[in-house]
Amino acid sequence: MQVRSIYNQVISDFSKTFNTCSDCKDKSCAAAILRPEELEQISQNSKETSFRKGDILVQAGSMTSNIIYLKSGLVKEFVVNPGDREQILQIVKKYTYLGLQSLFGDRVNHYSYAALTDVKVCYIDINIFNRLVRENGNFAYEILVSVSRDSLNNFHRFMSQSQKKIYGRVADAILYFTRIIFEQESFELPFTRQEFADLIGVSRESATRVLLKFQQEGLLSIHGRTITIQNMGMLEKISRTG
DNA sequence: CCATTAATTTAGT
DNA sequence: ACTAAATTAATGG
Repeated sequence: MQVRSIYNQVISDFSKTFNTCSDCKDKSCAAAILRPEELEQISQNSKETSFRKGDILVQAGSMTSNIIYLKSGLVKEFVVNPGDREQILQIVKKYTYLGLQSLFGDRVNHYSYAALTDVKVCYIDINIFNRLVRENGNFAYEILVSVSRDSLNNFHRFMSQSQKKIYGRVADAILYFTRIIFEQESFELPFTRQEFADLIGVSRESATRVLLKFQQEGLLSIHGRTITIQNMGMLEKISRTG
């Protein structure tokens, strides 16, 4: 994985286009609320950039100077524990902001972010973003909604993870993808088995073993990274009972 | 630019 | 941990 120079990218992109946020087809729910002049402020203090699959967008420990808005693609939020073990906290879908925790909290990024697919993002100056939150209550409300929804999701996932055995965890992960990430019953895993295991906190071997077992029992069909759910009811049951 | 091969990564046991 | 398969990078034309 290479950390590519954001600087070069930003500078090279600069001359090409001068997009305005009001033209953007991929606005967040929050940004859709902003008044034209507010959008204009964001336009003048933001920059669109793209990353390739595997690129690291943010390193844990770095300072936050920009909010990153994910326009397209998937990103993983993770930490690397001492002992080299990676823990994936969540998969981030498009149309969400990264680094909001740092806006209201610490100013230091507590997590790392890496692109799972090719990705388009917008860097938005943190001061502008901050000001809009203070000045526009409706905007702030939408931001709050998304932060809360997120934290509920994750908190719930971690709570159940700590109680469940491996079967339940795998079932949870499958349901997480089908319900929250892709919202369909057939999807392609955006990452390796190792990362799948890192998401649910089990060894790679166990994860593949259980996936295979689920397939044999007719709960799923698996072709490489493509998973199709065959028996949703049973998966839910396994998820509930662990 | 494309094709072939070498090297690295991934998956399954 | 090891092997096979797959993906990605390097090379040469």
